[in-house]
Amino acid sequence: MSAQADIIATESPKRRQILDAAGQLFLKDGYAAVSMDALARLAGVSKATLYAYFPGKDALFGAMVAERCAGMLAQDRLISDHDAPLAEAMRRLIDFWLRFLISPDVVSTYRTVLAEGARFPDLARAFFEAGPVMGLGWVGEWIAEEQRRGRLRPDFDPRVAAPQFIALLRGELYIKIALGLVAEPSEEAVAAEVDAATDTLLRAFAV
Amino acid sequence: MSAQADIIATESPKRRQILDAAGQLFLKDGYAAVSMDALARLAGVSKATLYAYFPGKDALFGAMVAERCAGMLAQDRLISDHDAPLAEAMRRLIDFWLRFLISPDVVSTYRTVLAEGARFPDLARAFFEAGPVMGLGWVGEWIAEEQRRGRLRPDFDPRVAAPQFIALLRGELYIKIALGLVAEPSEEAVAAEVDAATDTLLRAFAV
DNA sequence: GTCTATATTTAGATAGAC
DNA sequence: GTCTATCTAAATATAGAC
Repeated sequence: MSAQADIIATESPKRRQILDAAGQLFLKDGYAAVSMDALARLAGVSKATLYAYFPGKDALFGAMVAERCAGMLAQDRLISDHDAPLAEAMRRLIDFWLRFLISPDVVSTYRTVLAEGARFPDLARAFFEAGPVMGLGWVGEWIAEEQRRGRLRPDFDPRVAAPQFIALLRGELYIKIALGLVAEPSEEAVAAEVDAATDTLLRAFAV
Repeated sequence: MSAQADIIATESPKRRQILDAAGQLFLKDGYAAVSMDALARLAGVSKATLYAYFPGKDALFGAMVAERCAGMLAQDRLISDHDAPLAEAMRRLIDFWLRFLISPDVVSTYRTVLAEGARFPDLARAFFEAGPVMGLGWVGEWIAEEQRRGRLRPDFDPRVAAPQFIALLRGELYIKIALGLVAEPSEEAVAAEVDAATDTLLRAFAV
């Protein structure tokens, strides 16, 4: 991971352009469907320059995804809101995570890693650690804190409940968005999903 | 859909071989990474024969996925078990759906459709109708029946709860499998996931 | 209907000038 | 470091013999 960080830290304008182009194209069309020509064109550099920065297509794809993973790790704007009433605090937590999960960048990254995970196992692992594991840890901490405050039932393991919190968000709306059937969901649809999930979680986990 | 059914119904040995090969390769490697040469080789036919049955790669891919969708529709071994005690009946329902969702074929199909959904929108729509919509309908009926029997709370809409039932199964285990980090989960892991989901659902929805 | 052999395009990757 | 021009391999698709 430190090696990846080093790679990411090594910045230069051309490198930035290339990685941005890679993000746009790979996340939209998938790995195999994107040509190095198209990447060079969108990045505004020649193919030779592209190969000067990255040994090949694999490495460029890997660097792009690694950067997205690091970006997720940096998303530490953790909802650690415990002052509002439980229902409201939980609603905010759910709202934050649903909007995060359905944001175009996150959906695209998830879709791409899922599609190429079999051929890039290291990448799938890195994504898993930087995304789900990290997010579930945060939610688990939030739950544990609420248990300590006596607002959530004490008789369950936060590490079991956290995945359920997040999983509940992957309902019909999420699948539609992931499949590309819905480009941008209406505010009402998102709010309805948040409300439904919050209600169910409160009934299942509140004291 | 009737047109698709006709296409699928038109059977012949070579056609079967080709579709089987397409299933194996496309679901494993994705659309773009599979060559018509590889397909012809695995199917045991020449490339010309392949093009005699399908106008091109797109059509072959579409036919393969359409067939999988039809297969999901045929999976009507619906759990309509309401005689056992509620906890046990629900456990069986959850168990059936989790094992279905993490079965290799279903995971591969989901992954592939997700990856290519942007470039094959009709396909994504067909998958959505044949898979999620159909499954959620069945679960919704099960819930409604339990409400009528007075074993589940009457104060929620089955169409809202059904996606939550299924969503709860998409926890950490599911993501690991989808990403290819776990090939075959242990029986204990599956059972633990089923138990956890059942407990939560009972607390949230049982009277 | 099915095959072998091939046409044509495009992919990833590089050589050499500046 | 960066570009233009090019190499080589592999892709989709097809022609023509049987």
